[in-house]
Parts: sequence; C-alpha cells; structure tokens
Amino acid sequence: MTSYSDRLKTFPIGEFSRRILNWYENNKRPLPWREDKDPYRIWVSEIMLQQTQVDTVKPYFENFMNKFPTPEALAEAEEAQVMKAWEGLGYYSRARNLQSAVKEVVQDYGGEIPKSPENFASLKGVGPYTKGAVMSIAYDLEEPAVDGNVMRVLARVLLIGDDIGKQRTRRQVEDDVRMLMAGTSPADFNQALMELGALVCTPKNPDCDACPVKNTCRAYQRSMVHALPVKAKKKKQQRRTMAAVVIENEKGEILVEQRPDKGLLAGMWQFPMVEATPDLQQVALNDYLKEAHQVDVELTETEQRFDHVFSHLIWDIHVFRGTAHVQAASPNGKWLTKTEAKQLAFSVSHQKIWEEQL
DNA sequence: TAGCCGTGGAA
DNA sequence: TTTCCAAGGCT
Repeated sequence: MTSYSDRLKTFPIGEFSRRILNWYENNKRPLPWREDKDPYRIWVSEIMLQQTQVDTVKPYFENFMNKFPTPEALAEAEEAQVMKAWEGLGYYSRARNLQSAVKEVVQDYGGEIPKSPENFASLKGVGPYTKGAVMSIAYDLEEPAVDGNVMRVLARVLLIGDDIGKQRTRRQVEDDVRMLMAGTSPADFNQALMELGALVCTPKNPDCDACPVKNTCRAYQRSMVHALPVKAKKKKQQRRTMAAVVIENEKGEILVEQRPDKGLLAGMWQFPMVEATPDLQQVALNDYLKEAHQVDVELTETEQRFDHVFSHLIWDIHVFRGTAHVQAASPNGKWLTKTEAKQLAFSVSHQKIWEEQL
C-alpha cells in the first residue's frame, strides 16, 4: 500500500497547484462570506457550513450577520435569540458552542479572533477543519482545511484507497495538503480544493472533462474516478413512534415544553411529546401529561402524521389535540399565547405541527 | 473508535 | 423510494 509520505514523491505538485489556483480564480462563486476577509464573518460561515449545503446557509448567514454583526453583539445576545436565528439549520450545538466561543474571544482576546491556530482551535466547536479554514482564509496562514470535498478530490487525484471516514486518513490527507500548498496562497489553495470538489469533482457524475487537473489525476488516468473515495457504509436509522399533542386552554393559550439541555434537539421547544407504541399512544400521552404537566385532557387524534428524519434515527410523529379546562401549573412547561410561543426556537418537525394545527 | 447530533437537496 | 451526503465536532 502506498503511504501518505510516498504519494507525493512522483506527483507534479507545481503543475497541480498552478492549474487548480488558476481555475479557482476564474470559477469561484460569489458568496456572502467571500465579500471580505473579516475573520468573524468567515468563522460564522464555516460553522454554518458544517454538514450543510451552501444554498441552505446563505439566507441564515445574512440574517445572522444582520442580527449579530460583531463578536461583541453575539457575545451579548440572549441565547434564546441566537437559537431562534438558528432555527431550522440543525445541529443546534453549533449555535451554542459558537456563542460560547465568541464570549471567550471577547473576554480573553479583546474581541479579536485569535491569529494563532492553537488558540483558535481551543475554542468550542472549532475542530481540525474549522481551524484550518478560518486561519487560512482569514489570515492566510499555511494550515490545511480538509473537509469532505478535499478528501474526495485528493482521494481521486492521489489514488487513496483508505476509508475517508477514518480520522487517520484525514490526518494523512492534511499532511498531503501541507506539502501541496507550500509556497501558494493558503487561502486560495484551500478554497480552490473545496470549490473543485463542490462544482466539478462531485460525489456522483463528476465532470472530468471540465476538470483543470485531470492530467495529474491518478484515478482519471486509471478510469477509477467512480470507485473513489472509499467510505464505509453507515447503518440504517432506527424508527421510533412518537405522540405529540397541541393543547389549548380556555384562554387560548397553548402548552409548550423545553427539551433537556443535552442530547437530541437540546434546549429546543416543542409541543408535549412522548415515545409510545402505536396502539398505546393515547395512554402514554395521558400518563405523560399528568406526570410532567399536571394536566388531564381528552385527546383526539388528528390526521397529521409525518417522519422527522435525523442522521441516526427516525421519529414517526402522530399529532393529537386536546383542550384543557383547568389551567394547571406546569413545572416542565409553559402556557403561552401564540405570539409568545412564536418567539421560541422550534425544530423543523414542530414548525410543521405549528403550521398545520394553529 | 464509533455513535450521537438536523435538515434538505440530488439522483 | 431510497440512499447518499453536504465547507464536521463532540464524547
């Protein structure tokens, strides 16, 4: 097997760098976070772009930067407002970690994003990729930024057959990138690799005819592009049946509850919900409402039913309705007017319930 | 290490 | 419909 240190021995590094940089200069997309080199804007964009497509991020980024234009503004904001701005983007710990990290930057670094990769990487939510991306793009430091695009591009160009899901493979590719980027602009080189992966060297049906580095691509030379990168299959998601309920009291208020501050959809608001086998949903829901919210309601099942798909499990959510005749105290939840409830951050599945039932 | 952590787009 | 996976990080 070819080791990472051997891969580059006979590789035309200069030609590769020259070609991909030239291509990037002529083909890069105009993106909101490319308008300047503000380290804060680039940082926010990189967090949003984690496992999230560019087109999805754009409107969130614009809105987020309008509301929290500086590190100080984000540091001082209410967490609930930050979560509301993140509503629908997913991976909500990103938002909490980002605000926590920005607070640290304001307190310990005077609001200046650290120019030291080690210091920046110590912040919450900043891993190997984000460290390299922000340090190289904002400060032009010679740091690799290896994401899924870069793994795929280099797996093909350098004919790497290792599982790209393994951490060891990513570290080896980082070493490769350090060699390849030497003497170039790290900001442009990293973005060029990612842009090529996003626009040309795509997972399916890559456009090799249009590729600026096909001459140097070992997979292309061997007609192996379709077989790379190698990635272990992930196991199927587990299905769970959930019962959610919209309860309204005589004042027109509705009952909402906040999820625990750790785990799935941490801290997000939802209509009261429990896991229950399909034939025991009403029983489970009644028990739960009595115990958690001290409410005793007559339940009606609605027609609404849908899947909420996560990366590792699927909720099959059945929606019920109920009317509360007595307004009981609810330690784990809140009775809110519809206007008040709209200020809270809900997950996408509960936004669907909201739209359908209210 | 591998499982947990959201959502949507594309084929 | 199903599957993959997207500018990943945490534990």
